[in-house]
Order: sequence, then C-alpha cells, then structure tokens
Amino acid sequence: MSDTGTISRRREATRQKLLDAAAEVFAEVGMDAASVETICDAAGFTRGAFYSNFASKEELFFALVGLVADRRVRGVRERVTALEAEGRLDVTPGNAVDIVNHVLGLAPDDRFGVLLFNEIRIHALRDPDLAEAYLEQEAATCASVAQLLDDVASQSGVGFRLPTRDVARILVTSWDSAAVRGVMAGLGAEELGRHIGDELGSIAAALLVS
Amino acid sequence: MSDTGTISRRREATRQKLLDAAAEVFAEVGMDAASVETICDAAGFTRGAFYSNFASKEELFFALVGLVADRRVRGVRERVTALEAEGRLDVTPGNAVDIVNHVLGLAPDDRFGVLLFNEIRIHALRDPDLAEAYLEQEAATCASVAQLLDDVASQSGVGFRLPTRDVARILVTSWDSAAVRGVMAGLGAEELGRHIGDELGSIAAALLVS
DNA sequence: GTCTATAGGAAGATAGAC
DNA sequence: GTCTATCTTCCTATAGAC
Repeated sequence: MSDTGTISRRREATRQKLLDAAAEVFAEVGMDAASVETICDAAGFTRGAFYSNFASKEELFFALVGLVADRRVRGVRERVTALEAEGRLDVTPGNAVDIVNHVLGLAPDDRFGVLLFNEIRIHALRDPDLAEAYLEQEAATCASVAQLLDDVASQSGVGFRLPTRDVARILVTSWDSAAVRGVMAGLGAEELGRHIGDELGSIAAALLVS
Repeated sequence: MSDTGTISRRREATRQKLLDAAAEVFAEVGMDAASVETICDAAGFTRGAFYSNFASKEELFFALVGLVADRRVRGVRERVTALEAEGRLDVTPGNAVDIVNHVLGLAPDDRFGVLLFNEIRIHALRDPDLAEAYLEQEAATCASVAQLLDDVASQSGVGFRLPTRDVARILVTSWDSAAVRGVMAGLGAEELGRHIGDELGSIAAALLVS
C-alpha cells in the first residue's frame, strides 16, 4: 500500500509536470506548433514518459483544458464567496472595477494566462467538445460575477441598467478583450492590470445607476 | 505589352486563388496545422506554383492578414459612408443594433469569417508585427463606428453614457465575443445573426440616453 | 508559370531495455 | 516509470522538366 501509493504519487507528479510544461509551451507557440518533445524537454522528461501518461498530444490538451476551466471557475467562485463573507461591500464607480478585476483576477497581469486562454478559445471554436467545456466555464464564471453584482447591488442600494447576468457577461468579455489588446500592445504586468481596470471602469460606471 | 500584361494578370489570379484557398484552410484547421499541400489542393495547384508565388507559408499568412484587415476596414468605412449619405438616420434602442450589425457586417452570419478572424487574433497575440496590424485594424474599425455613432446621435438628438469612442469599442468587442459564442454553440447563419443582434441590442439600449 | 520528382528533416507514436 | 532506439509518416523547400 505504501508502494502503490508512492508509485501512484510519483506518476501523478510526472503527469502534473507534463501538464504544467504543456501549458507553457501551448501558450507560447500554440498547440499545433508545439512538439511533444519540446513539452517533454520543458518538463524534464523524454517522450517515453510522455506516452506512458498520455495517449497523444490531443489527449493532454483536452486534460489541460479541463484543468484550466476548473481552476478558473473554482477560483472565481472562491473569491466571490470570500468577498461576500467579509460582509458589507461598498460599490462605487471607482471600486467596482477593482472588485471585478480581483474576482476575475486569474492572471489579469500576465501574458501567459491570456495566451493560454485564447489558445483554448480558438480550438474550442473548431471542436464541439471543447466548445461545450468553454461555454460551460464562461457561463459559470458569469454566473458567479452576476451573483456578486446582485449581492453588491442590494447591499449598496444601487442598481444596474441591465439584468446583472448581462452586466456580468459584458464585464467578463470586456475584461478578456482588454487583456488581449494589452498583451498585443506589449504591456507589462502592472500596466496590463491598469489598462484593463481603466476600460472596465468606464463600462461599469456607465451601467451603474444609483 | 499585351504579353506582359497577360502573364502578370494570370500570376495575380493564381496568387489570389492561393490566398482565398489559404483563408479557408487556415480558418478550418489553423495556420500551423495547415499544410502547404492542402492549400494548393484547395486552390487547384501544386506546390511548385505555390513557391513560385510565396516564399513560405508564413509569408502567405502575412499577406492574407493584410488583405483581411484592409477589406474589413474599407468595408466598414464604406458602409458607414453609405449610411450617412442616405441622409437622416433614426436611431432607437431597436434599430441601433441593426445598424451596428450591418456596419460591422463582414461575415456576421458565417462561421468562416469568425474562425479566420480569430485565427489571425491568436497569432497577433504572439507576433509583434501582426499585433500592430491587428490593433490598427481594430482602431480603424472602432473609429468608423464611433463616427457613425456621433453622426447618428446628433441627427437623432440622442446621446450616450460614454464617449462614442468607448461605446464603439464596447459594441465592436461585444459583437466579436457574441459571434464566438454563437459559433461555439453551433448556430447556423441566420440564428447567429439574431443571436448577435440580441446581445448588442441590450447593450446599445443601456448605453443610449435620450 | 506550373508541374513532377525528390532531397532532407521533423514529428508522432511504439517496443523493449533498464 | 522512464529512457533509448527506431519505425513511419508527413511536410517544407528545391531543382529541373515541360
């Protein structure tokens, strides 16, 4: 049992290292341009270990998409719950941005996350299975944000010009497109965060009604 | 001179066929997964003709990006000019959508355009040269839409809750994200158009103030 | 200008050693 | 479980025929 556990754990660690390395490589050059060997080099293994853990590059990509989607949904959910647990939330045109930014915050400040996310997106556009996972993840994210907006609105006595569900969708998609523009413009981490904040700020302000 | 002209024209036609075929293949499987041979097959040529016209797959991709960006910018500009030339424009929460939809309308209804556009986008995220072209194209598109919004606002005596430049950006990016969601959901041409219209409609309505 | 033929290399995947 | 060796396939790019 100790043996099985150890073996299993080592295998799991290898798998994880391969997934992490793949995430980086996929983000940097894209899934199609990434060779299995490059991924293995980055993870510190050879192709033998790779094929002992994954049937193919595609299978690894699918697994990775599941992980990323899960992490994002769970992360947003946790941060929303944490914020709500803190008690009363003041919302103003000013800090609404920070709140959304913080809640979505999975890599708002780094190029890597944006690249990986958009790599997944383009493949989801072509593959029905991935599309389903992508849409589900986005819907879950928006639902969490909408819940936060509801909560914040009732506590602060403010309202929105649209159903919170729609507001959430606008904020989430605007966040993404602002991040894309920021990365393309070559912004660094902190500039990227500020840039996204600015864009979301004006939108949130316009949709808020007190 | 007739000979030179003919040869030149034939060459140009071949180039164009290759570019069209490449657009389709790139949209369908992505630039990295697309082989030169697949593109040639789709265009009705062999690789010899390909390399006589382009130095590499990358060069063709760059040329294609330029074409697509140009066509989009010019198309939007022309439709805006045409609309303004028609004279007075009534804008209401209802038809604002149709106007934007029509103006952006380069392939609002087909999967192909959305795929190609997003394929360009992901590569622009990784290549500074492409990024510049992409951002320039987006800025030009937004500027045209903003100009239309200005015009429409002054003629209809309505206003927006944000600078028209920001409104334009929100509409353009929302249009894109709605299109992506629509394609992922497997919507057909007419459904896709309606879906985008619905999403933009509520946003436009919320940002409009009379 | 376009085609056929081919060189040369890269990448996915497997089999067996350790 | 991981590594080395290898098979096989596919692709880019070129050279020369037509």
